[in-house]
Amino acid sequence: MQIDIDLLYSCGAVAKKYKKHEVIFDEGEAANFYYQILDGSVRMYNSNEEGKEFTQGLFYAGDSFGEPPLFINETYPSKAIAIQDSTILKLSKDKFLKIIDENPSIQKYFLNLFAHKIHSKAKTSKEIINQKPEYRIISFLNSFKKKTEHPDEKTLIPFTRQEIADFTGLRVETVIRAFTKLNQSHKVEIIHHKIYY
Amino acid sequence: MQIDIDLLYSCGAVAKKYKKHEVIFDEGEAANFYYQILDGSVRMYNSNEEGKEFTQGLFYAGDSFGEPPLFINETYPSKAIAIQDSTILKLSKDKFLKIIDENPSIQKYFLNLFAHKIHSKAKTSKEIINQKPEYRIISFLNSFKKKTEHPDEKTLIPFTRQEIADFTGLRVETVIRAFTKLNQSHKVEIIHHKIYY
DNA sequence: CGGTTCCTTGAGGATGATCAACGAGGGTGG
DNA sequence: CCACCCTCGTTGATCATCCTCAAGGAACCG
Repeated sequence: MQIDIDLLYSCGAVAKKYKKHEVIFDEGEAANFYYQILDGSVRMYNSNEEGKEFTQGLFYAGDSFGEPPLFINETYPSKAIAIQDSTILKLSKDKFLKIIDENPSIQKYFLNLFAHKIHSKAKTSKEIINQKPEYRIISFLNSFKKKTEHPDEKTLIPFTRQEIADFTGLRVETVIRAFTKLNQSHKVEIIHHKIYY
Repeated sequence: MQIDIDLLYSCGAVAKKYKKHEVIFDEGEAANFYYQILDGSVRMYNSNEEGKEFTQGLFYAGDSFGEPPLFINETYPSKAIAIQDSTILKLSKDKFLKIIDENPSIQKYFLNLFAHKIHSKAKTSKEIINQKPEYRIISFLNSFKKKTEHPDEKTLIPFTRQEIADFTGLRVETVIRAFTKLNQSHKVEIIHHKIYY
């Protein structure tokens, strides 16, 4: 689900193309637009001085992202970049809020979307505390699995170890060592360096 | 702001008293009620096998808590207990959702509330990654300060070191040692064991 | 004053981060 | 088809730091 694309266009939304790695908005910027992905994918993340990163979320075609600050006059808490060449609809904050105001069903949709986000962020912080790298990784894998079509059977995890490190706030080497352990204890399967879970 | 108390009563809400430390709901339970605090205070937190805790949020008179799961058919990601003897209004999920449905202004209120929650949780996870205990603590102090009346002047931090440890996912001793450092570098002031920031 | 609860300190150990080096795979252009 | 490059994966050694455990001190309250 999402806001109807024709409705967005009719309100003045513009499709903008972003190159791979192009910055969509940066941490600390004021929020002036509603973004909805037509095609491609987006990563929201933070990085600190030492180059350590933490991924707040990944978004794909059909998803919107960076909405909460639009409602509360806050700056973006994270940076957003295109992971690949992407096309993204941009709608000004005012128009977006007007759409929300006039469409109860859309308002309700965002209420549910936000409830999901809160729930998943609560789970994330909970897991981060569980220092053990293996726990963090498994819970990341679980949260990913929930979005896939076949959560029961073993699926290929389409992330590099570095990406998983950024998701979990760990270092690559730590992730690798954790995976060899998880492999040994048959919690995951590793075939030709590819991870199945 | 909150849902009008008379409206809640008229929809069948019941005020229930909780003793200090009494459990309001537990992690993994189904969400069946909307809770709004008339008097007292509530802590939402997770704990792991080794007794380590992580505080997801503190709530005071006038606040509601544990709403997101009501919208999305998920269980509670954390446990909620009364910090002190408290009186809390309970309204069944169905009635709550009906109120939301029928009152656009309340729906809007929750949209804003949720946006705030997402924003603050995003900031929290971002800080947790910054391993350094001092960073974590300072950012916790900042988030606390923002809620107080006089964010400019030094105020007494009304938490024990253990509580701050639970908020930040650290151990008491680590918190204590971090505070002595923060004191030495004049980031905080400690007088008679009391923390001012 | 006796009992809690909270705070503090020190020593030792565990573990993830860091640094450095190398291996493996995939794609590209000559 | 091969040489090259670039990204990703892997491993070992060392380091820094937070946790753990243990013990005691300080503040507060009845």
